[in-house]
Amino acid sequence: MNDKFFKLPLEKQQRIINAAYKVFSQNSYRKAPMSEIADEGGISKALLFHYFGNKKELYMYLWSNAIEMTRKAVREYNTLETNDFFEMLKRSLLSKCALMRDYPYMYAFSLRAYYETIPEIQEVIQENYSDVSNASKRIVFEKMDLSEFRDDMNLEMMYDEIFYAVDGYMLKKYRLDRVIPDEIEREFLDLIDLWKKIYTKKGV
Amino acid sequence: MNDKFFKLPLEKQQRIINAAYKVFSQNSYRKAPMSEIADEGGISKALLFHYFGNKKELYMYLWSNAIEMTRKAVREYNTLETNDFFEMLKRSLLSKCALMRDYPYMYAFSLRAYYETIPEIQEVIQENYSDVSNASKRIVFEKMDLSEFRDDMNLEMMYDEIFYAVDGYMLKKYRLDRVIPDEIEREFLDLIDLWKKIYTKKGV
DNA sequence: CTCCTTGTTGACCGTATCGGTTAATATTGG
DNA sequence: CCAATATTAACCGATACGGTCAACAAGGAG
Repeated sequence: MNDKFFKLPLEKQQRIINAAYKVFSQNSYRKAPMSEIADEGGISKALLFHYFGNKKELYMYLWSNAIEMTRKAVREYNTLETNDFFEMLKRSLLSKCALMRDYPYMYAFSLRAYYETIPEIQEVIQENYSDVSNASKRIVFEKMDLSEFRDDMNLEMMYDEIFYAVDGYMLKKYRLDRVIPDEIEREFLDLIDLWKKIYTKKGV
Repeated sequence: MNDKFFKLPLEKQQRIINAAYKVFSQNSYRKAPMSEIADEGGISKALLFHYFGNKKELYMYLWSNAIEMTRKAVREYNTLETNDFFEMLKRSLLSKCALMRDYPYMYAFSLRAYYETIPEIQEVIQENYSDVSNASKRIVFEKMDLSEFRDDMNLEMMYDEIFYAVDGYMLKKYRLDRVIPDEIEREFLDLIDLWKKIYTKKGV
């Protein structure tokens, strides 16, 4: 990877990266064409290769950038510095939206990357998705205050159900090509209110 | 399309069709290779063309078959012959699982087909997804008995949340390549119990 | 204006893949 | 053993792909 890329105006960097996230999120690694990324990013294919060397290097950069940005966003929103489950959820989803403003297709890219099967990519993505999501589930369960929930509730099932819904919601948004962070943020907040109402004792 | 296809043993027919559903659900129409379908279906590419003429014809057959099978399953499970929302939901999901036993990738295929953007396909798929899903939502709301729900509940939001979760759940199963109807059926029933508990007055 | 550096690209290359065809080979049934 | 049918390997032309390179544009320094 060529360091000159980072000397580009930030806006141009992001335009290129987002083009790559988009194309890699809509196609499998093997079938994602570099030429399409270049076109979508508004530069020539030759220049794209000039910056990133080859396809795999570009993919690796996208992956590590996704990791780094996600970690940063989670940290900035103090996601884990509360015991209230719904507050954690809220911060987590808001951080996701913030990220979406700069990189609309990063979430879809990560989701797809986790399940990429060809060995060339799997060696880049050491972690497997189940491990990551189970790990964060465990962390949340260690932290969270259990007293606010209804007594007859299977909390692990609640957790899974909520994240199924989040994924299903995002899937719809991506499919409709309606990745509008403000709208998504608003609807996330409404969903959290709903969940708070149905899953807790007080129901407020 | 060649009628000789239907004279094949049913098992072989299904193997070929499922191979096609699988490949078309994992790739966009344009990038789904006929050769891969043939390999996955255990026949030669030439024979595949012999039966279906060309790629578009195969796709059209898959689409109309999906429509027909879905309608049949919904009918067979008397999905709309009850006023109880959760009973309707249960029948709908059970019919989905029954279908999945014969055609594991049909659901994923339909979902993808609805959002296919290239005109060659859009003319085949007249209906657009939002129309279809809104139509079935309206039908359900006309039929269902509202008295069983908590009074403080926004029912439309509940409806959306539930179907987000169903889609998110299925997405995970497909991504993990764990399309096991028995398992999915079991977990669907558990989810329905959960929803009944949290969304209704009695909560049972 | 010239010269040099830097950024950028169109055109090109070899290869792989794709949709579709065909001539030939299996297989089946009488 | 033969004829009809089922099935395929091999092929074809077109295109798409990853990657390269020589040339061009732009901008500043002298």
